[in-house]
Amino acid sequence: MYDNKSAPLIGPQIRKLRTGRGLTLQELARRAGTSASALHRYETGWDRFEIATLRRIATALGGHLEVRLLADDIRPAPTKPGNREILRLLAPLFWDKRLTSADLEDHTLWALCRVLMYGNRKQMQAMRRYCGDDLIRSAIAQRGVDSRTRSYWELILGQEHAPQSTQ
Amino acid sequence: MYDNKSAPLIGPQIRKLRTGRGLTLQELARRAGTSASALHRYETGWDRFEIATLRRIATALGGHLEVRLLADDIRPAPTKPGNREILRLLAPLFWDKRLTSADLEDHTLWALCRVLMYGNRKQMQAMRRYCGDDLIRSAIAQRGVDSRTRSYWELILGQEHAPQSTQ
DNA sequence: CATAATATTATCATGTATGATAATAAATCC
DNA sequence: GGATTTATTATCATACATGATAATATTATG
Repeated sequence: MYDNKSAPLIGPQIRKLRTGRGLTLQELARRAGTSASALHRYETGWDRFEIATLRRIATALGGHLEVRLLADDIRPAPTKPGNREILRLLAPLFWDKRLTSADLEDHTLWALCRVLMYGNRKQMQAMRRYCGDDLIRSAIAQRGVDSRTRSYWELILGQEHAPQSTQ
Repeated sequence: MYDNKSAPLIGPQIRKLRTGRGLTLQELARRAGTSASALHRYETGWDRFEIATLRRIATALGGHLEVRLLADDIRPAPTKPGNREILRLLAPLFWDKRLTSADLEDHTLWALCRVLMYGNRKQMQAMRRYCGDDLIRSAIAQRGVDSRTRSYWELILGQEHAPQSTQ
C-alpha cells in the first residue's frame, strides 16, 4: 500500500533541531542572520515566512533545506487493473486504432507512451499500477516521447522513489 | 554508503509539473491564486518567495509541498570505527567512569544514551556507524533519556529513513 | 505566413515579512 | 529561594514579496 507519509510541520522541525543541539533562540538567530522573535514565530506556527530565511536557518542548524512539490493525484491505482479494465479505460485515447488485448501484451511500451503523453489522471494511475514504474522509465526513454513528458515523469519518478521505498 | 541526494531546484520542479500537466502560466496562476508574473519569477530562479505561496502552487498542481530540514553533520561516519577508536573518541564523555571495551559490549545502550544526550557531532557520527540506527531507536526509548534528546533523534531518524532506503 | 496564444519583461501600489528592540513571563541554575 | 537565562509577546520601521497590469517577444497553430 502506498505510504502517504509527509514531512512534519516546519515549526516543530526547527524547534526539535534547535533544542536538540542545545541552542537558544538567540544563538540560532545569530548564526542564521535572523531574529529571535522571528524564530519564535516560526517555531510556534507562523507559516508566512520566506524560503530564503528558512534556508539560512537550516544551514545554521548544520544541515540543509529540502523542498519538494509532490504530485499526489497520479499515484498508482490502489489495485492492479485487469486487461479488460485497462482496455475500457484507455479506449478514448486510442480513437485512431482500437486497442486490443494483444496490443497491450505485444506493444506495451507503445500504449504506455500514449498514456503518458496524452492520458488523463485516471489513466495514468491505472497504467502506473498495471505496468510498474520501471516500465515507465523505459517508456519515457523512447524516441517518440516529447521532452515535456519526459521531464515530467522523470521528476515524478525521481521524487517518489524515496517515499515509496519507506516500507 | 550514504546517499546525499537532494531535491531539485524549486523553479524547475514547478515548471516541469506545470508544463507536464499542460497548464499555462495564466491557468496555474488562476488556480493557485497568484499571478503569471510571480510564477514566471519562481520558475526562472527567483528564490525569495513565501512558503505559503509555494504551498498554494503545489496544491494547484494536484499535490502538496514537502519541506524538510535535513541534518547533514551527524550522518554516520564513513567507515565503522573499531573499539579502540570508539573508546578514544568517547573518553571525554566518560570522565566519571572510565569506559572499557567490556562496557562497550555489555552496556552498549547505556554508553549510547550518554553520547546521544551529551556527545558532540563527531562522537555521534561514530556511534551511529558503530551501533546502527536501530540500536539508537532502542536507546532513545530508554527511561533515562530526556525528551529533548528523544524528539531530536526521532526527527533525525524519521527523516533520514527515506533517503537511506533509496539504495 | 498571419494570427492567436503563451511567455517574458517591466512597472507599480499594497500588504506584510523581517530584524531590532523592549517589556514581561517562564524556566533554569546554584 | 534568588539570580540569571531564556522564551514569549508586543511594537515598529524598513525592505520587499505579491498580484495587477501592460508592453514586448516568442512560440504554436492552421
